[in-house]
Amino acid sequence: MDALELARRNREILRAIINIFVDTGEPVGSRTLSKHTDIALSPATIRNIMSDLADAGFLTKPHVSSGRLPTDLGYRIFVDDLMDSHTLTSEEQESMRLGASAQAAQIEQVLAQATRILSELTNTAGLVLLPAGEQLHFKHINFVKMSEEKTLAVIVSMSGVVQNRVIPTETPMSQDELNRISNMLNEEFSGLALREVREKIVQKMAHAREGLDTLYRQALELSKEALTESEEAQESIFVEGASRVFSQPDFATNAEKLQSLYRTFEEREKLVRLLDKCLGSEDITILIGSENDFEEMKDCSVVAQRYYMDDRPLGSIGIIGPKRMRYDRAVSLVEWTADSVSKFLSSGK
Amino acid sequence: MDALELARRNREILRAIINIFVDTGEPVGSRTLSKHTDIALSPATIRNIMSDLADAGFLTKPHVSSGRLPTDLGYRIFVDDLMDSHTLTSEEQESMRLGASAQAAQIEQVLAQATRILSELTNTAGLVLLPAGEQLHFKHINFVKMSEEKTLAVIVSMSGVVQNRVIPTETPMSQDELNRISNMLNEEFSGLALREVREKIVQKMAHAREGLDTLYRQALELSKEALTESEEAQESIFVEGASRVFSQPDFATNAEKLQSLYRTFEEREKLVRLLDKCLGSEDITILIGSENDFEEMKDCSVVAQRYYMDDRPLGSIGIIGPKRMRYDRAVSLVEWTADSVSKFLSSGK
DNA sequence: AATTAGCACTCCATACGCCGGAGTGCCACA
DNA sequence: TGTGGCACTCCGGCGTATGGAGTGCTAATT
Repeated sequence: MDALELARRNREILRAIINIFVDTGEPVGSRTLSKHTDIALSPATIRNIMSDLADAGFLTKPHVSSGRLPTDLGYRIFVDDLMDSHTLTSEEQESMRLGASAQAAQIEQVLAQATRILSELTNTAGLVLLPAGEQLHFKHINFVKMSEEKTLAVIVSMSGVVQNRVIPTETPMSQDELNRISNMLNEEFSGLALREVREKIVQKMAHAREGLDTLYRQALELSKEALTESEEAQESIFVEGASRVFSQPDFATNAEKLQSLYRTFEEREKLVRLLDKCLGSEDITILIGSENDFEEMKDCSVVAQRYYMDDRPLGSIGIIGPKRMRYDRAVSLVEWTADSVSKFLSSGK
Repeated sequence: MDALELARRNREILRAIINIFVDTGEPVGSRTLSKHTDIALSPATIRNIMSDLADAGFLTKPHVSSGRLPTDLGYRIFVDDLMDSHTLTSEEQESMRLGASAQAAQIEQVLAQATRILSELTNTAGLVLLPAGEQLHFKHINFVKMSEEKTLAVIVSMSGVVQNRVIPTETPMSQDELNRISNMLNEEFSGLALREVREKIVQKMAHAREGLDTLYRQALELSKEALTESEEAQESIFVEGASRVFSQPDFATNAEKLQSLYRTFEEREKLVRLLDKCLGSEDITILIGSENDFEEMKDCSVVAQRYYMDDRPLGSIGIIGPKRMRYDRAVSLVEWTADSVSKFLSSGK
């Protein structure tokens, strides 16, 4: 038998083992494999092959006399080379019909809804990273006088995201003056990226130290403050259905691991970092087990994808589930969701 | 021995049992009680008294030959009559110093911070119900034209809460018109409760069907839409440190109960209802075990208290923890927190 | 040379029985 | 009315036995 055929057979067996393991959660033995698949080989032969696959680092066993299960590397090979692409049923596609009820929904609500549906369909935790600082484009700013020392700035971006922050003010201004400042800024900066707006403001302040309208100077000062990224504001992420992960049999038994998993989901900071990583790539991102750098999530996998508004990437949407998951379905559903969201947000609709 | 003395002694024993049980989590036996307390009675006598207390419904035992632990009713008596009031250490008081760093913080941030600290100090889940519809007073409204069919309304309340919603518009208006509408409304309704504003608008629309400035009519129409409570917007609650509850030994063992508890914390809707109930009472509210009406939370207790801005109740803040908790500390800390928040929000600062 | 049957061995999971400890309830006695 | 004594119950930990699933290796077979 030639080497090519041999390789094909080995891959077939690896694929079968992973499929069965994902299905049952039990380590797969050679007998099971020869019975429940159409591989026409005796258990003994299969054992030899499994041994080879284990040597190559694709399989392990929990203890010496038990069946095999995939390593992270095994899953990786599977996802990259062995996996059939899953086609969604029309009901699945249908259920992702976004914002049909509330046509004039806000972007956050649309994203939250998409994430909730994604979580339901995959039975994992759904996540979405909201557009933050760098992705946002200036639409409208508005200042409200809260007291002599406090001014509230409300910034609306083109995508419909509303941010607000309080600015301490040393020279008090009337609401009327604030309104005029708002108007000024709105005319001048409409459509620019927030970062650009900030840069322009700093530029102007440096250039013309003197000889400027006082009001204009104050406008610049205020808006610089308003546009300065506050560090905490970064944590713009929604999580839906985290309990679905906790109730997976892979975790529900191990109280130890559960604990740290809750905390991770509660802090959210690491989740942000994971989704942030996915923002960097155009393709769908799959992180299997220890491929994400967080020890407490080494039994979880992440599948996430960017979403767009008019070809501009805004954020990413995806899932976190147990490592033992239906990757084919997950990939299809995440792609479909990101697609649906992007279409909804883009001008076509 | 007279009946009074007898009653006193029984109460003393009930108190001791609860204190020990809260401490150890183990059912308390008669020997433990006669040894580790200054009650000068033999175990046999104590057994008789315990039996009486059990008959009265204050104690139970998990199985026939085990020590006793308090029922919900037992805890209730304890909280109402037997509990010493706990005095906070000065460090505890100190740690609730709010917004020291960011003087110009937003109300949400202050509440979130207070809740986080409360959660840390009590080692339970901290909750805060944010000011919603009925509690809010009109400060400022602003309309932003998002597209021909969509207008974004941003409403700022006196307390600094910012709400925004998207309104579908049939007759398109320019941003300039929208600005004029904003100005109109801001002058006319400043300081009124949102509910009052809504009522006045409806009134005006009914009164003067004809003969009004078109712009003014549109203003009324828009703002009516903007002020109409959207049902989902109710879910204004922050939860901090829910994982602390899950890791309590009372739950960590029982995977069954944990599941439904996660889900409850994730849905939040029931938590809102609990805190909402606390809004109705001026005093601190304590709900022990099944006293809250949710089956899945029958092993949890709620301690919550209203907070105020200038003597006007805005929302409530509190904790959810295991039924077996230090109620004296919880009460003191929740009261102290609600107080601190109220002081911070009120004009005195 | 590749495949297969057979066999010894390993390890897990479950069940079973045993036993000590903690605690109760009750009775008789002070 | 309070207390000591005693029989009884139940939990939980521990060691042992046992069957089942699965492996690895060797020798036989194709």
